[in-house]
Amino acid sequence: MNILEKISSDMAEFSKSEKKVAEVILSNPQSAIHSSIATLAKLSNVSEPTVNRFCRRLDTKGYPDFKLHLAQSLANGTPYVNRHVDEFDGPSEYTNKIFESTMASLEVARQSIDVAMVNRVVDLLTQANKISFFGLGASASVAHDAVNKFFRFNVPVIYFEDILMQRMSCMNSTEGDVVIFISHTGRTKSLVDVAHIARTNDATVIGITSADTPLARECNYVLSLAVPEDTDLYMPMASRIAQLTLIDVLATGFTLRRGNKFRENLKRVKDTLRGSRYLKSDIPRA
Amino acid sequence: MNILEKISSDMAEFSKSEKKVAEVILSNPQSAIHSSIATLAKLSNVSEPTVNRFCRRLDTKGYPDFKLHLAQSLANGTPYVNRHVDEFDGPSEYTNKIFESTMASLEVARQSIDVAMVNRVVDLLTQANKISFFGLGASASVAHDAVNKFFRFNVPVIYFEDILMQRMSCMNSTEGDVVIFISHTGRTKSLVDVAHIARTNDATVIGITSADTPLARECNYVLSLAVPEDTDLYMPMASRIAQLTLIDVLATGFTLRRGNKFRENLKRVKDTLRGSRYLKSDIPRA
DNA sequence: AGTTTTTTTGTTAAAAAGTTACAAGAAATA
DNA sequence: TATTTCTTGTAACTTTTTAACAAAAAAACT
Repeated sequence: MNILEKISSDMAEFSKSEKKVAEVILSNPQSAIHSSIATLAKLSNVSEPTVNRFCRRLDTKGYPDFKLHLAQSLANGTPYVNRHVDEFDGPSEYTNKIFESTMASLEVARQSIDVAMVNRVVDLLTQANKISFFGLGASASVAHDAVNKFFRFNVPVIYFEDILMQRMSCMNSTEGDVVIFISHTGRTKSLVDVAHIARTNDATVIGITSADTPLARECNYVLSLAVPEDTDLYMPMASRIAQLTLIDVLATGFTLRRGNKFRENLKRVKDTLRGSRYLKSDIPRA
Repeated sequence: MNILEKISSDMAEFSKSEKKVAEVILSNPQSAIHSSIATLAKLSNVSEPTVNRFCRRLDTKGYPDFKLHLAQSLANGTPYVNRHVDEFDGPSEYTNKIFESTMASLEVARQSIDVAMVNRVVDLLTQANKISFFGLGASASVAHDAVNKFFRFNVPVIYFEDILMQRMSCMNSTEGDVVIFISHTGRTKSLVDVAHIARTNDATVIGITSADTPLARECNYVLSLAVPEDTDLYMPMASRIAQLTLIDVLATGFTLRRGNKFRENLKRVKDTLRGSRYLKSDIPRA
């Protein structure tokens, strides 16, 4: 863990004097790494050995080692810290905060992914007769995106936004079909129902959702993503970005598994699209 | 510049003994940051002052300062480097690579954003009579997502996937309407046409696209995103993630601008959704 | 409340680490 | 070869950090 975060989270365990040191460091970590133990002690109004003890409490070998850790945390800088937007933020603050917290969530998500499960799901996808993607609300656009990707692979993909159509589609599913349900909460009633239908029809049911939820329990396979909950009022919905990235991963695994000939085909699809575009050399319109 | 790179690039300027030090450090930078100047000198078969001089030559204040720089370089190491997937990657490699390169693109995108323009666009959005989001292909799902977000704000939002419907919608647009076009390439012919129609109807035309493209030229305002091009065969389409995050930013700016009363309303919408969900306390289905 | 124990903190002194000054040695130039 | 310049190491010195101990404060117990 980042040592700055550790200082914050361990604050309760510090003694009175150690807290003083912690506060001075947190208030200006950048300057701390350029101070000697003596100046830092003076700034914090404590003795030098107290600073040293403070460092040891954070599982470092001593003051110099602590500075090293601190320097590394600062090098990684802000990105990994999940800062929340507040009412008084101006455009540049909220822009940066949202980008940063999105990156932070991606990092958390990355660490939580079960690679073996990714591999298994890719397996299932390559062997599927047809693949369906279903989601509701915010997750609908994720499903939409997934279809878009897999459509290029020239495999039968199905996608409906309408819950009734989803239902009907699942009723007609059979063994060999793969149905992927996307939901951050994993608690959307109607989606859970549809998943149940798919499963009773012997389709392979895969969930991209949080672990231990009603939806997860309906699935044969679960790709769970640990993402900080979107409790924020100013909802950046980072979970959705993590889901999209996970789908990128699945799509990539898919193409890799299919091998060379398949990738040539993929390139052809891309080239076809080119015809519908203005080339860079085209004369700009007035 | 990263100090490790600097060591490599300055190698020519070092003296014989300094080169010895450089090589020892490059061969195992991680261990170097935990060594004292004495051990490093011994390892390099030079005297301690030589190591010190080596540090100064790299524009650091001395050995401890050098270690700090080194530590930071090592911390920056892998995280945000854009690594590309290749044919021989296993699941854990491609999973990590895709997440990492997505984060890297977000960082690049963040730095490229024109905050003043964000602010202006938020202004326009808050004053719009109705807001439309249009995109095609991969960008359609981004537009889809945008609608989803803005719909919750209880403002009139329009979204069509069908190009003809988009066209008709733009023909009916008037002054006071805001139309947002999303396209990474900015070169999709039919979308550029639709944008042109919107503009001739006095709608405010905003583009989320790359700078200096046909689409950008049709827009009254352009929010450009510099994202490494998705030239990859194993297309992670990072541009799309950056677009989504930018839309999060716009939505956040929107709610912030609307003030307190509006945010309460937003909370109500969220609470309403709760009724369609299984609560955590519900008994799990078999 | 008063005493004992434990924990926290500071003082002093020692050790370790890093730096400066200078001189010896090597390399380059004339 | 002599002279100059540059490189390197030795030894002394300074700074920084750590260890040991004692005083003070807080907590626990009677």
